[in-house]
Amino acid sequence: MDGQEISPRRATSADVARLAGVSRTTVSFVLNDTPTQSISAETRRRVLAAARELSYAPSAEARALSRGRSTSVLVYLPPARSLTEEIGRIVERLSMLFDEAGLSMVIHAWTRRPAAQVWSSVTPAAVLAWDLTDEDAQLMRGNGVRGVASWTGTDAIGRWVTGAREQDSARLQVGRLVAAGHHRLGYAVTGADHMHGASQWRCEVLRRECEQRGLPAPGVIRLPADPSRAAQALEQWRASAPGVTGICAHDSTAALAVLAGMRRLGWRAPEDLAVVGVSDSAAAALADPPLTMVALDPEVTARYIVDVVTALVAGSPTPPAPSSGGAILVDRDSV
Amino acid sequence: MDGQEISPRRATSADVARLAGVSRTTVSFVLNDTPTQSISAETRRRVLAAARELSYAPSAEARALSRGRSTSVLVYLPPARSLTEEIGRIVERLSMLFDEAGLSMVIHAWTRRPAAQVWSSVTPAAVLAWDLTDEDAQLMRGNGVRGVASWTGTDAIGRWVTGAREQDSARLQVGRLVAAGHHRLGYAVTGADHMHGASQWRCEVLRRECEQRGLPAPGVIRLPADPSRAAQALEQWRASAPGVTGICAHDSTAALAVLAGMRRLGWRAPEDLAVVGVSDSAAAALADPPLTMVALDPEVTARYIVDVVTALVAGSPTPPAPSSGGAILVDRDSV
DNA sequence: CACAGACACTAACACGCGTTAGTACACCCG
DNA sequence: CGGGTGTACTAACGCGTGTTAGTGTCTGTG
Repeated sequence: MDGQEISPRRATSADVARLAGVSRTTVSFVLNDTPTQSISAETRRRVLAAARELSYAPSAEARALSRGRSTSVLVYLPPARSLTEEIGRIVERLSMLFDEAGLSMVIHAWTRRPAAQVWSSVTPAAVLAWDLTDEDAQLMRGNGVRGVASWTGTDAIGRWVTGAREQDSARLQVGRLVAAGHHRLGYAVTGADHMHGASQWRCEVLRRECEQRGLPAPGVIRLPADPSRAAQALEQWRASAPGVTGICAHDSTAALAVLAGMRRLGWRAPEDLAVVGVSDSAAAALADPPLTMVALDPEVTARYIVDVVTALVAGSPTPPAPSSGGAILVDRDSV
Repeated sequence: MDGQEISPRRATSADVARLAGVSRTTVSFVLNDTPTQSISAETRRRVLAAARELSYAPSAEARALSRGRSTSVLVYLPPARSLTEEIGRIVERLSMLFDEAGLSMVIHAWTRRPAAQVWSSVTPAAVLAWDLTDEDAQLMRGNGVRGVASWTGTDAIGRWVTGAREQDSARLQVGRLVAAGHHRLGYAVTGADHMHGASQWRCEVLRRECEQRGLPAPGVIRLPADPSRAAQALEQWRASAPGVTGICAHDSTAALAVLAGMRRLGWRAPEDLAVVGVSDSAAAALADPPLTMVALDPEVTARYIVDVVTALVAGSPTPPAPSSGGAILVDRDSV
């Protein structure tokens, strides 16, 4: 299949019209079911037959051009470190929901600098980013991008994600640990994410949750994703924060790092230190001990994001945020 | 930032022309550096200034329409189960490389049925899929899609992936196990992937690799991604295939499942059973014991894919496949 | 029989761009 | 002064759609 034969240029609506013996306008009316126009049954049949015969599909570009607005949504992929299994599932769900909404999802890796370059060469109807400065957002809006939203921003989606969604996770994490008798908590993150975007928010929300329950603010433990170095970091931290018995891990990897470090030190979970992570994964279920995790429903998140974006594109008011963040506690053995 | 003000419709090349006091044609010549046309320094300056002033960006749709070919590449996401950390990195790299090649990557989840629907509503220049039947491929080509390639197909990319790339992994996996004194091997997969696409190929390539070294063909172990059920499967399999001491795991999750099952049975790695996985991940490094893995370089893969696709789109002959699959053995403690 | 109105269809424009053919002007050579 | 050669620019077309305004025919009504 290497020598792909030169494809006869794809069929256009004019080809369909010619084959069906009608005008191009009629073809358009039939295929779009234009309600203001009536078409005889016979003509409709002929047009549909011709379209099928030529396996005609309208050109997305021409359609976008004609209707005046693009149908593509540019989604900036979060930085590699944050590309978790959960995000993968959200992305997958997004692609299907956007498709149902008649939008196509263009994905691009987030590169700090030439961001403007990308969104301007794709001319999307909306942009969904992980992290976005207000200047960037303003610039995009000024250039015809109707919907601009970000995960950690101050727009509708950002507020919900960093609000209800994070709050749900924090409540479940802290609640589970407290129920097991842990009153001094810590917050674990891996790598360079420390104090960046999502991590920053999570930490803040956890602090508030603890405060509300009359617990001391959780200290931050930054762990390398390597067993022996994780052990080292864990030991150092233990010395500086005695009495902490429960850990809220930022994600699956952070939870695994805590477990790996503990193993090296001869500590046992949950006896010596209890762990609850966020964003469930296959690896978490297979850990030793199997990790108790807060699972975030990709469906709820994807649904809300698509609803907001389509509303922005259509110019209608943004829908109310779901009251729940779609978080569920998956109880296993690490607490 | 909710009340997004109505954006003044985005600037067109006509706006730039008006502001610069020249014709639209001249604007196009300046901005595209058309080599057949000479432009006075003064005019060029004025046009560039006007473009900058209006922060003009050409419409991707109009450009594609005018130049006759689309610039979007439709990438079908592999089914959720195969969405590994490694694939994530490849996707990330793809987006950057395609961008450099002037193509934009549209991502869509692979849904068995309405596949045709998607690629026809996006009208991409090329389609890259995980798995693709020859009929689907033929249909797309007949409809103006110039490049059609798939991961497990019989096209250039497919041959390389299922050839050199899989072969490299198999050689490293088997080689490492043999070096440690293991001569009877098994192949572990999780979930429903059993005997589908990539897994099927991997198994076949492993069989050939073993044959070449005079070893018996590896038996297949299918594991659930759950510790106790994995243990059960492992025990049953052990009874039916005694003497096997080395396991080639399909991916990170399969390797973790083997480890989890062994732990439940009180077996130790690598003493009772040695494990080598493919597609390294953070979780593999944090496992107990840390997993020896074959890491596949996303750069090599992404680079070749982009080279092939751009060649197909341009109509030039496809470049030769890289001799190496970009696989490296990451030695840890599970062998 | 004339006229209104529904019906079925089409001509023609707009969308924003790339590009070909062509125009106006200045210059040099015979 | 006529004709050629550049140089710097523009008018106009085509890409494939969606859509508005219009045209012709058939039917029913006063």
